[in-house]
Amino acid sequence: MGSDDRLQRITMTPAARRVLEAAARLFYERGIHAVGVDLIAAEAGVTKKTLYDRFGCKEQIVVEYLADRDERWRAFLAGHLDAAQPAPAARVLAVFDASREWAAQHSHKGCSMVNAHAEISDPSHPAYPIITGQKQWMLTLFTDLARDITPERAAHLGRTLMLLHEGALVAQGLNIFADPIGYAREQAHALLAAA
Amino acid sequence: MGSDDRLQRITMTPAARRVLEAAARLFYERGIHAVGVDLIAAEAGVTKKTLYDRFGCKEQIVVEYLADRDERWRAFLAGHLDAAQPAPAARVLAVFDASREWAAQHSHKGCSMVNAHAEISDPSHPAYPIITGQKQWMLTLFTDLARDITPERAAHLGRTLMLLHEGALVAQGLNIFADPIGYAREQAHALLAAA
DNA sequence: CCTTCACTATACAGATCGGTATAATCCAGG
DNA sequence: CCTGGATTATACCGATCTGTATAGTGAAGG
Repeated sequence: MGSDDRLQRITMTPAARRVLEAAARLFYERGIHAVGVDLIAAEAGVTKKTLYDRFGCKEQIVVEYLADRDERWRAFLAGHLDAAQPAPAARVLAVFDASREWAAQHSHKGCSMVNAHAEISDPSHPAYPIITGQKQWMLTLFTDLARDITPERAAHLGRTLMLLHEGALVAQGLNIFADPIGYAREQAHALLAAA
Repeated sequence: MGSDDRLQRITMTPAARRVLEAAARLFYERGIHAVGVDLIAAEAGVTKKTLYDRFGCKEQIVVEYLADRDERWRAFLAGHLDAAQPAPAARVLAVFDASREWAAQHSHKGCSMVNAHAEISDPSHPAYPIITGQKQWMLTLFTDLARDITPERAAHLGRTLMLLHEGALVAQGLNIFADPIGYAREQAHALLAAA
């Protein structure tokens, strides 16, 4: 599960964990290019020497940041899906519920993958597959869930759910209107009831 | 029309136009913080002296970039709305058609406002109201169009259209599946037919 | 005891960042 | 003709960027 493990895998010492924690917060809050390694090291209470001993280069911190976030989100979502009612429609709604709770906890500025994509243009960047991988995975998830509802229109329903979900994340980040994810959930509910 | 005019208004000499053109391309393609003024000046075929004589500071270039893009998009959309059939549903679909054409022409990497928002966290940044202003304006537009279809549910329908539209822009930028804006258009069509 | 490893502290290198200074050139309008 | 604004060319400033070098501390484990 999770994204490609060959990308991550560095020695996660206590200091490295603090670095990743600080970097994640700063990258998400201020943007990747706007945050320097000196600031990350200072916020983590770690010297630059240690930072570079663990991560090698800034790019690797970015990769770890996104890979870790991806991993955490999938685990978080899996927990919600496991706890959901077995009915297919309920499982779809559980995805929106998970997103809503996740956003309230860690991401008031929209999707970290979408935001990172705005700064990482080069498809050969090692973090690129993490970003697109998560979105592909989400589309597959929605499509798989849709297959249990209207098998003959699973691809279509999956895509519609994906659009609603992504739109809600953007709307949440830009504060377009109140509780967009909750609203998207209701739209998904209506959509599933009609199908 | 357009966004707040007090924000823009610099002397648009030929060199300034070239600077703005180069900056727009580079900012959108590589991100705002990743692009330096030296590169912008070089790509525009202009000295840094000229660049600073026109714009004063980099932040102002960013503001002009977003304000100009916002203005162009609204004009582009207005053209499509004027050319559309007067039927309310047709006008909604014209918005999606405009977005689809716009994306094919200038924005294969998603919405420039959403991308800029990923890099500009500070709400006191002079470019901030341009970003949120365009999104608010789009929501109002969708809601106004929805009012001509189902007046009693205009707010709801407007929000749903907004989510579909934003989701499609993200999906288009991240290449989640083929022609997401065209797909969103069809979903909007089905939604309007049901209402 | 002694090696190993994570870590601190500090200083520095080379490049690039945003922004400025000085001086010269080109050209249109009065 | 001459002035003034737009522009070029070039050199520079201090700050910050990613990344490295050197030297030393503290603790766990064989």
